Amino acid sequence: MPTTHFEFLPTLRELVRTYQAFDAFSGSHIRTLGLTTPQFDVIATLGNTQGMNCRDIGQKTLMVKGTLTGVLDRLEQKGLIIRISHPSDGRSTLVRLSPAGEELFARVFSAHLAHLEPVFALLGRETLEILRQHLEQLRHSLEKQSDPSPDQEDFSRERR
Amino acid sequence: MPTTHFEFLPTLRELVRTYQAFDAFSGSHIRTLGLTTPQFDVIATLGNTQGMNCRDIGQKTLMVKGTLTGVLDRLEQKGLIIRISHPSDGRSTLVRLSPAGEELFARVFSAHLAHLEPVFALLGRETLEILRQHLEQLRHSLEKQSDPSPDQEDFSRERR
DNA sequence: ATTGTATTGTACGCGTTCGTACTAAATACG
DNA sequence: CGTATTTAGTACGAACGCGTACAATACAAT
Repeated sequence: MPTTHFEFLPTLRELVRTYQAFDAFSGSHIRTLGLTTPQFDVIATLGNTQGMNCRDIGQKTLMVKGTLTGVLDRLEQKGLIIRISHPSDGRSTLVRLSPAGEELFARVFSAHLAHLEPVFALLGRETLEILRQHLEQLRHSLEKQSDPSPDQEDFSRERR
Repeated sequence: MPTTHFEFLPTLRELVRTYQAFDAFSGSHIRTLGLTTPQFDVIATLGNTQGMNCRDIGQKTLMVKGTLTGVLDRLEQKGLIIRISHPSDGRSTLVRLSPAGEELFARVFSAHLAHLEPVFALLGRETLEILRQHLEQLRHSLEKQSDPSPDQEDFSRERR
């Protein structure tokens, strides 16, 4: 037996550290705007739309539905979103930004992207593209060997 | 103004998705062993050592000390670790594996790495190294533009 | 020695995250 | 039509994760 040396560990560790560094960097800026990261993600997803149901929001924000319920509760409590019962499907709830939510989106969304932009600009367009491809390769390798989720969130045949 | 098009967004999104895919893959395996991911990280960190204080554990596992207290509480309750008052520093607590913790570590640690290994092996050694370098580059760019944390967790002059 | 400051760990609150179980509505199927 | 399965969303408990505040100890500087 060739005693594998687990040479992937530095890369794995770097993936975790980089993700956390991004989360801290992005999150601390978002917090100054009075939101949490998941709350911002929902606002950003609903911006410039006529609203969507929880399933679609979860797909976009990578949140499971159980998590989403709580996040939407707090956003509703802040008056930033509205929940309407779906006209044609009695199971669905249509979620959309309230006027206050629209105002917040307009004020905050591009400001946050502008805050992130210089960090990524340092890498250069080509490096970013190579990085994206390698990450995608790793993700596909992970998904290939995963048992499919019991309930939802099967992104293997996702379209976008 | 050249209207930046935020070309980094696909890479950013891929970073988040890949991290989550890894977390799901790794976490579901760890859960079958009766542990959570942070609990496994602590066990793995303490394995083959004579114990260390919370500060060092937090540094290794990338956990904030407030989080670590709760994780250690649950590991102590399971009888997997022991907290001893530090002999030379009255502020510190020395944390080490109990015999049951040692036994669990021996049984579980390499098994989990073996579970991860084939996923990363698909990428090949060179790709993994390039990926690690690009992630590190991004992380450094993020840390350069971060305000240093008020309390702890300043890894900018970290030694290991 | 006293004063001030930094470090270590805990306590606490809020928000998130996940798994599981549950209700209600829609759809498939016989 | 009537039943079975699927789908959408919620409810709930346990465990993070982070910021803040705090008590206890160590250390530095005069």
